[in-house]
Amino acid sequence: MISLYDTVTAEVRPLALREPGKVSLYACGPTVYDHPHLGHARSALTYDLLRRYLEWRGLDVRHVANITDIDDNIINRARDEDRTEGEVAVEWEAVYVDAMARLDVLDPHDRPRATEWVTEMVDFVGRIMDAGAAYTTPTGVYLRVRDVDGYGDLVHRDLDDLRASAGARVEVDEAKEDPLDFALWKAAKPDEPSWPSPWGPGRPGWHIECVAMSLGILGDGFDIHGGGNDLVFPHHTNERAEALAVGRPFARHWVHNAMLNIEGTKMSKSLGNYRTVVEMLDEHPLNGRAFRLLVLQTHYRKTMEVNPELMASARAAIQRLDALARRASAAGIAVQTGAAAADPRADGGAVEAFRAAMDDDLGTPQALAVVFDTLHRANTALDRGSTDAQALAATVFELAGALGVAVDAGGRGADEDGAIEDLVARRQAARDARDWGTADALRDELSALGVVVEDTPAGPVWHRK
RNA sequence: GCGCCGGUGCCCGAGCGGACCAAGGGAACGGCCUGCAAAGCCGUAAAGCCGCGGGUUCAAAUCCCGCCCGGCGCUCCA
Repeated sequence: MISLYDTVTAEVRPLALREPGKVSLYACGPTVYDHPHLGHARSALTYDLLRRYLEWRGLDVRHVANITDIDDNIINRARDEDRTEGEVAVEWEAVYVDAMARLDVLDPHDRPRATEWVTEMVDFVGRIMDAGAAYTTPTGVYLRVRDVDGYGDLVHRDLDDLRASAGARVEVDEAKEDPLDFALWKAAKPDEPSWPSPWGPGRPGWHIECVAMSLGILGDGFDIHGGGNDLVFPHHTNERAEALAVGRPFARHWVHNAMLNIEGTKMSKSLGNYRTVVEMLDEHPLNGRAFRLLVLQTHYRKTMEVNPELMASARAAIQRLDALARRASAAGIAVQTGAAAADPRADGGAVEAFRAAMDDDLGTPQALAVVFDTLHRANTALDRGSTDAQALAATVFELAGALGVAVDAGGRGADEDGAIEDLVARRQAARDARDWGTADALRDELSALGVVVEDTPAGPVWHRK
């Protein structure tokens, strides 16, 4: 049985699916107007992991991740660069999608764009108006928060409490009936993109796109809604209120991942202390996998720290995985990662421990401990020439694959590989002739090319540093 | 101010009432293996006891109370 922490009930509880065997997952995607940073990557990785694990457990998952391609930030950026909002959004969406691919984040089944759902949003706002839970002002259409029962359930605060701190950071709009009321539809301002509506031209308000798209694609009472915990209020709280205002059951389960800190404080656009995903990825070929490992090493609900030292240690761990893959394949054991179906050769005890850890609110740190523990056992078995080696190594690859961590048995195929193979062969010939001087010189040559040679009982194997 | 989440070894990070397991990763040190390496294996480094002070209990890193410190949220930030 799979359990997950639910923000509404504030406890880890069994995942109660709308339909047995099927999971509908809506994860909040980015607003595309700039480079995605490491925090976006953590978030995407969290839901990619959830999706992969549910699938590994045999569930049929429908994963939706939106792209918000119209909002203040995009408008501002377009204005600054003297081009259209659409151009800005298209550019940054492409950067985002590409960066996620490099992180081995699986493409969601649907990646809806807000601007393609405006009709549905207008329709939704209309229904909220019909229900009497919204009103218009000169600046737009507002949801009357006190008409929504349990408005603050996600943040665990009641209306008075929320009101007391409303305006703590931003001044309130006098035209609203209540400071907590929020915009469903924003009346058009000059020079801003707008769409027609019964309340005049304007654009979508508080993430009404997420409601329209999640309910539109996944249907009422879909299973899981996820996002960064900075979205709990007001973003998700308002989204939820929009659905509740018209009596439509919303997400059954709310999952929120914690933030990512750099030097102890939240990495964010506004603080300017962020590092972009592309930058991190370009720094080292192993970084994509290393960052995923780093994310997995911290539980998703705990703030994680990132710095160069931690990236280096994660890379070292990835290299241990790859080293096992090289040893295994040199020993004639097939390396298959990311196998969807359980590998029949896998070690039962380890798989069971892994599953128990993951079933309990995605216990990736412990799950990873199982993987590395098994890796150690596999190496020992390999040293002893034990027949257990095959099962243990297969288990490591299978479980790493379930977490989306790719394992690389070595570099073959590229153009210059022929030359490398040649050097490796010449070195081996020199070794056979006990000409250590020549052998070492050749090894230095390879090293200069960024290639490491390892001598195994089955002959030399090499890989890139 | 209000709400939420944390404070565990050199670093990261599990554990959330009971077994000598305070996991796992990284770093360090010694040894084995190796022509030498790399990879791997074996072992070690006193975690003076898990932020501080009380309490509950036969038993607490794990529960309760207070305090200190850090992080996040309180209108458009994953």
